[in-house]
Amino acid sequence: MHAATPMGTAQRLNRDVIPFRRRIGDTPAPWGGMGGGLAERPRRAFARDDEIFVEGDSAAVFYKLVTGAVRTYRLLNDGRRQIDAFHFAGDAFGLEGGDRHQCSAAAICDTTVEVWLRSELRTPAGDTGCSAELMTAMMRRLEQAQGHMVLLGCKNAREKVATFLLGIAARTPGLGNQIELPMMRCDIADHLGLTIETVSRTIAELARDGVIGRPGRARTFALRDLAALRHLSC
Amino acid sequence: MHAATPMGTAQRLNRDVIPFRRRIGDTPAPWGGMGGGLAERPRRAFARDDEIFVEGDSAAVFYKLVTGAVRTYRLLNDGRRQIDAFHFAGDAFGLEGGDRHQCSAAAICDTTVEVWLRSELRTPAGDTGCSAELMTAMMRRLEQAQGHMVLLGCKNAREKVATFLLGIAARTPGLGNQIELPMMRCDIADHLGLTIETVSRTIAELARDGVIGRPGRARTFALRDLAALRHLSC
DNA sequence: CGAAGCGTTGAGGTTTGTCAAATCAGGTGG
DNA sequence: CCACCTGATTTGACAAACCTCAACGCTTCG
Repeated sequence: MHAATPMGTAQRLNRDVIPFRRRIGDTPAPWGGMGGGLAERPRRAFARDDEIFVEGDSAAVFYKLVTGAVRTYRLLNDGRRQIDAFHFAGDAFGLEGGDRHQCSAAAICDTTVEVWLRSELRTPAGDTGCSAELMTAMMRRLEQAQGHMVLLGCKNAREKVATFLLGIAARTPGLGNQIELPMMRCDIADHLGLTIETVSRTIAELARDGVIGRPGRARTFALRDLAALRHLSC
Repeated sequence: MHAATPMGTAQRLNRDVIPFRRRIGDTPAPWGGMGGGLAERPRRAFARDDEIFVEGDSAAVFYKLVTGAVRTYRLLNDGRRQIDAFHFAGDAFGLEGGDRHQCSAAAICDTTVEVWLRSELRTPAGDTGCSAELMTAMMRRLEQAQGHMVLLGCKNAREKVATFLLGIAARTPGLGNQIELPMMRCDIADHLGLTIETVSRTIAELARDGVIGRPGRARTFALRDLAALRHLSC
């Protein structure tokens, strides 16, 4: 990206823009007559690249990821995209303070989510406050957002990628120090404010330096030198 | 910034690092025996570059800006800085979900703040929830943070500066389309993920193109071509 | 007046982006 | 099972944006 010096120049994107919004279900169907049981939640399944919600949609429900992975992102008019976060099993996403979603969400791979009603989180004592869970979720997002602003504003490509890999390692299972990324290079690029080529080259560079290992597959990494990675991630 | 290819290289910063943390008052004194009057709040004054709080400080109180301007920011170990937001008269800042500040705050110029106790915002009904005010404040910050991530990750220098100027114009009084910035170039640079030189050059470029005017002082701008600015800011 | 701090400008270098092509992996059909 | 096709990833050559270093001008203040 970053090409528009004269005022209306096309920007190169890290991905092809999908011509139409692909939606699986517009509003999740209310699950008839369930007796408020806390254990059993309705679930929905999404295929890769399915949109779960888009900016401006009602935020009456939110989601808890059961299996798979999700990206949440915002778009500029010309298609440039900033992925603000990736979500993995156990993470809640789409929980908003207001009644509309501030960003869009899409499945990165085949994904199952649990559907929650935001109204269930409301504190029963009057309508003036909000639940502790909602507050905690907002806090976590804000903290994450602040960290990501530091990454985007201060770090170079090597530091960005190192930070990213450590972040993923901390949040996904993986055997030993091995991690398996569900997302493509263009998702990583749009998350880190880089291009796919720079992501690819930086990964190659880290591997060349022995900081990470690459056992075959493009999306599998072994974090070889954790100290170096931590140092890079500041 | 962006120089460290070998693993431990110095980074050039947009400012001199202040040798010691300058603090005016460590913990604001509890204002003795005030009868919970809502109209009269205790105030504190800060001089330029005074730190109001730092990352990790107790967040038992927060602030409402009366006059002046404040920056909130996070630092990396080597001194690189990301200013996540500027605050102006009327803005609340330092309001955290948790009990510790996630970032630091400093006065940009002579500044007066109103001191609020966060506990006053607690919803009376039990301790499980939180007040609507707190929630609203968190939401606003999150929304702002998301917008800023788009700026940092997707926009080029020209777009960043245009977005910045429009944002300031929308949030400060200013006569007509004229704005008066309280902050130095290095604050702007650390907010936009640029260097001071690039900020300076980009401003000069916008002025050369007639998009903005510069009536004398370095921190005064006339927003001449709002359409162009809006277009640039996407 | 001299010093210091802020802002601007210029020259040149580095990082990252762009474009293009090659390679690789996975899926499909024969 | 293999050939083929498609999409993802990697790599190379080159260009552009932005950064770095350095010098200079302006303003303020002692």
